[in-house]
This record gives sequence, C-alpha cells and structure tokens, in this order.
Amino acid sequence: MKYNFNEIEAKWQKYWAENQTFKAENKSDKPKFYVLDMFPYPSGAGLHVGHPLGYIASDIYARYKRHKGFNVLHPMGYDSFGLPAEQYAIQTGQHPAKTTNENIKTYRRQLDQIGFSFDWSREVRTSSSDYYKWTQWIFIQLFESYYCNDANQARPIKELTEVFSIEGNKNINAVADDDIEFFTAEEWNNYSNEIQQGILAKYRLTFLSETEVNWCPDLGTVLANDEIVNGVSERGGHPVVRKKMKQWSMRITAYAQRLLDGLETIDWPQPLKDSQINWIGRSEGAMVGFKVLSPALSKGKGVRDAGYLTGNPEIASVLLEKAKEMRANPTLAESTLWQQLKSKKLDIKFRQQHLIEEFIVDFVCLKKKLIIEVDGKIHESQIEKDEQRTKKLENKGYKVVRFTNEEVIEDIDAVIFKIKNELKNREVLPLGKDLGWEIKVFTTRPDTIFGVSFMTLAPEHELVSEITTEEYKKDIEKYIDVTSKRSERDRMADVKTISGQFTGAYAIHPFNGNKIPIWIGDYVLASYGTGAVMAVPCGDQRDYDFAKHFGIEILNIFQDTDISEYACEDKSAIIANSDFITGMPAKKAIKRIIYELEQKGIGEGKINYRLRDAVFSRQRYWGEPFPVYYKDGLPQMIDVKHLPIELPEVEKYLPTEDGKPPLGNAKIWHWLEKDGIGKIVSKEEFENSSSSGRLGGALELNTMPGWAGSSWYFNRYMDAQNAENFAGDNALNYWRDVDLYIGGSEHATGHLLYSRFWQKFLFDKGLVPVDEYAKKLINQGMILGTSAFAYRWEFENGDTSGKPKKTIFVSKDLMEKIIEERKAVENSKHNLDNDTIDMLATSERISDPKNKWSHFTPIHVDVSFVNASNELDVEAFKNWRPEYKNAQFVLEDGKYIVGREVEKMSKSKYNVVNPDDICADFGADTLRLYEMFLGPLEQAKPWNTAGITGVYGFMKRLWKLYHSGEDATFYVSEEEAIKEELKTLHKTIKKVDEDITSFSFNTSVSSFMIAVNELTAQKCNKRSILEPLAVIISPYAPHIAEELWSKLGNNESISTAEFPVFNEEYLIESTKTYPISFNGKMRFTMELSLDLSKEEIEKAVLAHEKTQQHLAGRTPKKVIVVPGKIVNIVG
RNA sequence: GCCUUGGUGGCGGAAUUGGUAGACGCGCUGGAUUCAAAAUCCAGUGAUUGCAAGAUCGUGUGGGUUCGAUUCCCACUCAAGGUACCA
Repeated sequence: MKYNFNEIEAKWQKYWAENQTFKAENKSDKPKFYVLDMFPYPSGAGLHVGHPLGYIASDIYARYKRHKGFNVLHPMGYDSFGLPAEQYAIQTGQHPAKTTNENIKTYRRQLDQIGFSFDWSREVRTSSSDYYKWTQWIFIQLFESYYCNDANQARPIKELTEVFSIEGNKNINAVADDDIEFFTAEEWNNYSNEIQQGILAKYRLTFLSETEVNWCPDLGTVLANDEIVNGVSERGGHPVVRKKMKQWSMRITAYAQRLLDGLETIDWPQPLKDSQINWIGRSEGAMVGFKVLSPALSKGKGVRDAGYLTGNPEIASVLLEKAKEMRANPTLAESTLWQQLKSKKLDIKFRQQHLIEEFIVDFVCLKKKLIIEVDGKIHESQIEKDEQRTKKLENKGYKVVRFTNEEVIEDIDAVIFKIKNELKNREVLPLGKDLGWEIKVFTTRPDTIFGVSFMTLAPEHELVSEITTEEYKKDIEKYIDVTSKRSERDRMADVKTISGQFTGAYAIHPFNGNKIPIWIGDYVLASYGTGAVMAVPCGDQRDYDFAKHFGIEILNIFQDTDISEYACEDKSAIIANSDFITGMPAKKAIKRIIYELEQKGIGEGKINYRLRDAVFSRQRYWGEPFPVYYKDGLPQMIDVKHLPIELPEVEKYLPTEDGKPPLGNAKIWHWLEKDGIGKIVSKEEFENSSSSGRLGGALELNTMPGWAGSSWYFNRYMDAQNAENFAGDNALNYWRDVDLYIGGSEHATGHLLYSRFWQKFLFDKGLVPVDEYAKKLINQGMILGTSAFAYRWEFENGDTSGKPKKTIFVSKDLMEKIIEERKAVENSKHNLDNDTIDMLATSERISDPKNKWSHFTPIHVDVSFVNASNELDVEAFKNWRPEYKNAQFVLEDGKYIVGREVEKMSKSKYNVVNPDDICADFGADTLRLYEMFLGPLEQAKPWNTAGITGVYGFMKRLWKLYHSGEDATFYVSEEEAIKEELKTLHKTIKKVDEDITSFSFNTSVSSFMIAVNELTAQKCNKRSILEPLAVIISPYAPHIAEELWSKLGNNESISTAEFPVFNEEYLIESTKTYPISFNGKMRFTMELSLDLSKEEIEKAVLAHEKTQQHLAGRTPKKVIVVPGKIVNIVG
C-alpha cells in the first residue's frame, strides 16, 4: 500500500475536529500546561511557509506534553483589528469586517490543513464585540486607577479623591504628570468639577492630554514610536511629523521599574530582554537646578539678581569670614538654640550663621526655606533694617521667624515648639517657580559637576526665548529656524556636524558660583530628560567636541588624566579640582554630590527613564471604540453594564473633510442614557431628548491602537466564552500563566512590553493571579525566501539602429564570464590599440565601474518557474509578462540558469512559497518535519523547497517499515525485538525527549531518520518497536502517526498514548571503539572491552602493531587514557 | 558608537562536562533497475597530494591555556538583528 498522505491527512483532520480531540478542560487531575502562539493578523495574502514555523514548534511541544500526561491548553485566535483591512476598505468600500472574516476563513483552512492541535472552541478575535467588550472594560479600569508609589501598585482613583478632600495632595506619593501643583483640602473642595477632573487626569493610568505625537499625514493617523522605522512609517514608509493633538495616553511609565524588575523572573531570550531594558532606558543620576542670571544683568552691567541660594559670590568671601567669626563667638541665646537645632535634632538639617545673598542669617533650614533669627534688644533703627531684610528674603521664598534673646533663654521649649510648628506647616514651592528662571538638568555623572563649563539646551527648550539676550536674539532665532527645518531623519543621519548657538545668558554653578554660558544645540534632545544638559567637556565626548568646536573652556577634573585629545568617560578616574569631592572615586563622589544637592535643596538623586507614556488613540475606523463620551468637553466613561460599545456604520472609512477621524462620518454616534438604559443614537435624537436626568453626549471619535486587543488575549483563552467576566476566577486560577510562548522577536518593544504592562495592572487590581503572564518565551527565526534572478542584457550607447530594442536574457555563468572578460580587457587597457580603447570608452560599463551588473539588470523571477538545479522554465517565464513574450535567451548547455539570493519573503520579490502547494505535493506531515529540519528554531534561515524531497523520502521509508506484508500491505510481527532494534528505539526515545525539552527540533528529525534507516537495515517489523516509534514521532508527524496507530489496532487517538519511557539498559555496551591518537591526532581505532582498567587499556594499545608503527621506535613520554572516551599517546 | 547573536564542506546544518570535526538531509558523481523517464535502491563525496596504504592541511584571523580546543581565555575581524547625539 502506498503512502497516500492526502487521504490520511484529510481523514485525521476530520476525526480531530469531530471528536474535539484537543479540547482542553479548565479542570483536571493532570498538571496543566499552557502553550501559546502569538496570534496572527489575518492578512489578505494568507499564510506563507514562514508563518507556520512557530506554530509547528509549539504544536510539537503541546502534543509532546499531552503524551507526557499534561492537561494542555493550546489555543489560537486572530488579532483582527488593523490597518490593512481598513486600507482595503478605503479602496474598495468593502466593510473591513467582511474582508477580515474572509481572511480568517482562509487562515483557518490553511491552519487546519497543517494539522495543528488547537482547541478551536476557545478561539478569540479581537474585532469581535464579545471580545472587545472586555478590552473596553480594561480601559475603564485603567481610567479609574492611579499608581501609588507607597503601595507600589495601581489603586482606585476613589482613594485619591477621598484624601484630596481631607488633606489636599501634599502627602500623596503617586505617579503623575510633572506639572502637579500642591493644593489643600479646602482648595480641592472649592474647585469646580472641571478643575478636579483636570487634576485627576494627571494621576489616572489612562488620561486625555495634549501630546506631541507622531502624525502621519498620508495614513491620516498617529503612530507609536515603535511603528516608526528610520523616521518613516513602518507600514508604507510614509513621512511622519510631530504634531500636538488631544490623545488618550497610557501611563506605562508608572510601571517602568516593575517592567524592568520583572524581566529577571522570566525565562525569555536575552536579546529580547536587552531590547526591553534598552527601551525602558533606566539611568541613575541626579536632577540639578541651575539658576539663570537675568539676561539684562548678565551682560556685565550691574549686580546679579536672583542667584544662588547661599551667598552672593561676589561678596561671599568677605561675608564668609564674618560668618565664621560669628559662629566662633555665639551669643548665649544663639548657642542655646543651636544646641537644639544642630545635628538634625528636629529631623531636618539647620545651618548656623549661613550666607544667603548678602545676608548672614542666624539659622536656616534650607530644605524648608525657614530662617530663624535671634535678636538682641531691638533698637528703632534696627527694626526698619530688619524689616527690609525680611522682605528681601521673603521675596526669595524664605520665611523668617524671629525670637528675642529672652524668649530663647527663658523658654527654649516654647521656641522649639514654635519652630516645629513652622516646619510642619511650611510648604516649599519648587525652586525657581517664583524666583526667576532655573534650568533643570538630568545627569548621570553629578560627580563631574565641577567640570561644567557651559550648558546646552535643546533648541525647543521652553526657556530659550526667555533667557536669550537682545544681542543674540537674531542668531538664536536663525539657529532654531534652521534646525526645525531639518527633519528628525536628517538630524539622526548627520551626527558628525557640530552646531549650536550662544544665547548670551549665563547660569550660576550651584557649588562654586562660576558663571556658565548657556548655549543651545541640536545634539540635545527635547524629548529626553529635561531637554537640557550641564556640559562637562572633560567627561563627555559630545560636550568635548562642542567645546572644542566653539572654543569653550575645557576644565580638567580628573586626576592624572590627559584630556588634550578626548574626553575621559571612564568612571574609574579619580576626581580632582573639585572642592569637597576632590580625590574621590566617581561612585563615592556621586553619592556625596547628591547628598549636598539635597541638603541645599537644589537637586536630588533621580532615576530617569527613556520610556514614554504610550499614546493610545488612533484616528482609524477598524479598531476598538472607546467607551467614552464627552460632556462639557470632559471625557466620561460609560458604565460597564452598557458594554460593548460597538463600532458604528460609516459611509466612508476616510477621515472627515474637517480632519476628524473616520468615526466622525458616523451618523449615529452619540451616547444617550436615561434611567439606567443606554443606547447609541444620532446627534439629533440626543439633542431632542429631554435633558432632565439624561446622561450622554458625543462619543469618542478615536479608536484604540492595534496593541490594545493583543495585550490581554492570553487571559481570555483561559475562559473564552465567559459572558460575565473577561475570564472567570476559576479558569484564571487554574491556568494562571503561559508556560511556553512562541513568537517573533519583532514584538520585543511593542506587544511584549504593553502586554506585560497590562498584566501587571490587572494583577494590581487582583484580577489575575500572576504579574508576569509568560514564564518562558521563544523567538522563532524568520524563514527567508530564496529569490531567483534572470539577467537582462542592457544595450549600450552605441545602439543607434533605431529598431525596437530586443530583450535578451543571459544565463548566470555566461553573464559572469562576460563581465570577467570585459574586466580583463579593461585592466590591460594600456596594452590595447587605440581603436579598442575608443570602443571601451563609449561603453557604459566603464563609466560605472562600481556596479558589477552594469551590463546586466537582475530581474526577479517567480520562484515557481525555477527547479531545484536553478534552471529556469523559459516558456513559463515568457508567458509571465507580455514584455518577456519575445525575449531571447542565451543558454549554457541548453539551460537557462538563474542567480539566487536570500531575501525576506515578499510578494514583490516573487519568492513566496505557499504552504498549500507543499501540502498538496508532499503532505502536511512532510511540511511540518521539513520546517523543523531546516535548522534551529530561533535562527533565521532561507527556505529552499529542493531539500524537502529528503524528508518526503523519509516519510515513505517510515511508512514502508509498517508495510512489510505481501504487496506492501500493513504487517507487524508480534515477535520479540532483538537487542539491536531495542537499542535503535531507545536511543531515539532518549534523543527526542532531550531535543524537545531543549527546543532543538531539527536534530530530532535527523534522529528519526537515523532510526528509520537503521530499522530498515535491520528489516525490523516488530510491534514492540514500531508501536512506540509511532508515538515518539506523532508530535512531529501526527497524521501518519494516527494512521499507523489505528492500523496497529488502537481505537483511541494516538494523542492519548503515553510517551515511551527510555530504558538505559538497552544502550549499555560492553565494548567501545576507542580512538587512538598521537599528540592529539586520531590515527586509528581499536575495539576494547569497557571493563578494562586504565592500565589494561594502555597495555593493549601499546601492544597494537599500529601503535608501534606510529611510534617508530620512540618511547612515549606519556599515555593519556580516558576510559570510555579516548587514548592519547604523547611522544 | 553601544548592546546582542553568530562565523564549521558546494548548500541547510550536527558535534554532552574540552576527547574520533563534518551526524542527518540537499546537491553532485558513478552504478543498478527501466525501451525511456519518474520513483526506488547501492556506492562515493572537506581540501591538497599519492597507483595505493597513507601523509599534510582544515571549524573567520592572530595568539594563549592543555596530553588534546569548533568548545575555555585574550586581541582582532566580518555578518545579522536591536538601539542611538539618552546627557
């Protein structure tokens, strides 16, 4: 009987479907195992051979786990919202739902045909309202939550409003927008709803905000950072510009640290983890404020205004002397009070006789900006002076509290009580808010602060226009104009050019009071950190280059370090010339500087992340609608009981003429709710309804991005039919998480980051049992196409005949030969006569020597016209395109040979291989086996259909093993197996077991081949061998395995069979063929008993005649014997 | 630039803790079968050299450790992927 794969495969696919063989139960005595594939976007093109690679691997694993006694969940679904369906709808007017459904049908047919063991009863589609109902629900949960830093988790927003109404927000430690201002309970309670909502939006985990977004005019939508490649859209390569828009955002930044920490707990590929780490971009350092000298004064006229916190640098030295003196000779009252204040006795640092501007104050707490003055007997004249002084200090944001000597001496407790109270009630506004300008910078090297010799702001920095002096205004404007015209792309491509412009303004160094020129430069990015840097030329190469270019001073603050050529970015260098940190290594200096900054209240240790909040709005039709309507311009969540909010019908899928998203075309898109009954109505109906007790308004016009639905689908599979919950508790607690997740690495910073974020959020809310949803992840490599090329001869200038040009294709080797000959002619040009040189001079080839194809243009040829020996089916090619109809072909040996190149599989490269064809020609089992046989799962590899015959031949030999009866009918013998046969079987069991556990499926395919080759040679037809063989092969080639299994007399599916157990006994050998090597080189082998001792082996080997031959009379210096491995003779 | 992964025959790729480099398959060569082809089966196939037995070289390059290195260490180089004036 012939191996009729078509019949067998159809039969078993039908059987599995009818018997629901792979349906998983949410309850079992067996241990659970969840194998997940990244669900596909059902594109119109269908599957090509690259798509199923990961599915085959996961299917093998899932089937293997079933054999091993696990309750396996192996689901599949569709990520069915997305751009292509919408683009297609725009072009054809077809509803995206329709084309999506058709595409899904194709996908399903193709998937079924490969024989996957999916539990289709759990299928999910992100575009189905049963599913996106819960996507909307999760969105609402995010809206109703904020991130509490103290609890380090998401908490209900209700908690916030409760606290606000009792004590304002001063004690709230939550992740929020940067521009949060403090307010009291009273203020909060008096705010209008609008203001309250505005404030809450700064805390919510999803919030509406005016953000600068990547706007793609050609696609009419906003794109996420990871949807942009090299400054153009990933899809279609359209230009992208920055634009401000009101958008929903997700506060993923709240989870930055946990997303980072979580990576350590999961078994994911290192490169993938690295790109997430990179993307999150944590850097530790400090935030430092630099005060700006006011422009009017920084030109050198007059005195400095708002300056540095402590002393005015110009008179500081004089004052410091005086302060010292005063510290040494305190009055009784002063020393009494100091005893109570010093050493953080009140839990906060006070300084005595401290310089503030031109004053010396008695005591000051810099953090709270509280000054304590102790006065002697007050004279009239003093009062006026003191008042002036107080006023001035208060202008700087200080509060001055005065005590008399008597008060201090007589009742120190009362004084301390009063001070404590002052401290408690004092709220210090962030520095610089009302004190003139301050430039905040983030630096990872605060230890190099004494090396700062200039500052650079991004041209877009908000302070640029404020601080620029008259003198430099024109230059600055010109510079900004020039840089804004350069696209992001230009700026990125051109990193070598140094450009910048001085603003005319200066900042003051927070420690030494030096004047620091402020520049702007486009090497500083507005979007990272604070958009400003403190430039340390000696410690940062970019700053160094900038300083050199503009002749700015370069200070050296490293001990014994030469910085005449390059900056020193080495953290091990010892700090020098840096006041109190001189002599310290970087690590220590950083700590000290941060401490000082915090003491002075001018900076703090800070962890900065590159990760930005994720924009969540898309101006598309084919996506999840938001469960949101607007009332008085404020977004309102629709009560969850009304979900889903289904996509409305529109006439056109394009944006509206006034630039609104496609949903702006919907006629019926207003929310109307009354007495708890809600519906979507037209604008007219809404406006005509009575407004009493009415809720509602215009619905949100944006839709959710592609990653919304894919961020939680793995949880839905656990309980896909649940109508009450996104998944039931029992199911969630039973399946918990994915044990094995297989998918492409291209999702590293998109789906795989967002889904982790949502999972952590759901975990915080107690909705899922684990905060990392996939324990192990494997990236399957891409299968590349092998493109084929025909080489078209290009006519040269000399062709003046005027006749229509002929199309001539030259076979590959001939073409190469021609090129080589021409090269040879050229290279020996000096030996040629004038006529030949003239002829060559007119040829194109010479004018373009770089391009070796300049005579020939490679044309992509459909790979289906080419056979395994790279021979082109000329007739098929001629009929392919009208322009090739009359083409001529220059052949070699009567054949046209094409060139080959490995490229990404793509329609436009005509190198796509369809799995349907493979299944029809060789069968699904062969396809599965071959895809695994190609190479390691995680590696990218080219597809070459030619090799499939080897696997197909193997399948036929496997079939034959079971069909050793007359006329090749099915026959197995019940005889007992002999040792050799058992050995073959058991070493295969062992190998396959190990291979599956380590995901090296390619090597198990070879061990199957070896096993079948050996058993064929042994003429083995024994049941005791062939039955277990069918089981171990069944995860890979399930159809043939089922067929053989049933022929062996089993009534149940082979998937219920137990995986055979490896028995060491059958592999035990009594002898070993020892390689005998001389000086490490193997010369011959010798069969010896494994029972022999080292000495006996050595003796036997030395006695061998070949040994004597090789030694040629010499005595070996040393003989290394590793029993069971090798013998090496040295000498 | 940085991070990651990798470099083995004509090709895809094997090779436990360092222990016979090139498993398995493709391709190629020769043979059997056939009127012929397909299919199938058998033999050979890293390079150089030799009639042969054999010898020499050989895992990107150069060095090192070792009785012995594709495997470990150092330096370099090339390729692929990620990322980027990230302060």
